[in-house]
Amino acid sequence: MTPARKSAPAAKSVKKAPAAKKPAPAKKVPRSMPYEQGAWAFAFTRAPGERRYWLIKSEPDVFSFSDLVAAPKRTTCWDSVRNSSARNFLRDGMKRGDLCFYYHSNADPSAIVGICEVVREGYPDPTACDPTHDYFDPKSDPEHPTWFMVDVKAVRPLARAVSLTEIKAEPALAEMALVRTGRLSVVPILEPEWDAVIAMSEAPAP
DNA sequence: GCCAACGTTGGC
DNA sequence: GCCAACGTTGGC
Repeated sequence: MTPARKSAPAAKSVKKAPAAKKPAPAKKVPRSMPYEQGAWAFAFTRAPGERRYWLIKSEPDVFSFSDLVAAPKRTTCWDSVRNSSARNFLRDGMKRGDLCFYYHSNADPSAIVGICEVVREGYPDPTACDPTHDYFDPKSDPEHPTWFMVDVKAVRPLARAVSLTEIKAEPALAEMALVRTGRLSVVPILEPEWDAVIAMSEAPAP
């Protein structure tokens, strides 16, 4: 399947610090600095065998979590992302077996609604090379693709949706990338943040 | 390399 | 529909 878009275009070594350590707050880094050394560096490192966590956004009117559950093999390619930071996460950060929160943006309410799993790692997004596609990028060279995607498979819905309002009200989630950098369509999630959201979803709604 | 103009996301 | 918070573009 190829929905018009999953999320609108700008729409995803060895670490010494423990995995649970908070990243430094996002700050301006020189344009010349490779992204692996920038504010999102932590998202590209992992201990051997470590599972990492992510959040991917989709407008439910375009492609909802229910649509993913209903898709063949409960799986879809996460195409049409046209933001370079999100692309870096898709191309280099996400690994098979990583888990993602599925977030409904531009929704009522906007909320994390489900869990999916990365089942195929970053590969070129063919929609960028399709002149008939809404997110065709004439500057993307098929021999050296600019845009990448992963495949994700639905795991399960959350016991209940956890809204952005709730997330913003939870002190343990104050540093979540979703809150800090609101517009990115693919962002990393720290394990304590993951656990906190799961716990919220299993507790009564506020 | 600076930065003003412009485009986009997405909450509200 | 408004607009804050970005990212990108291109003139200089």
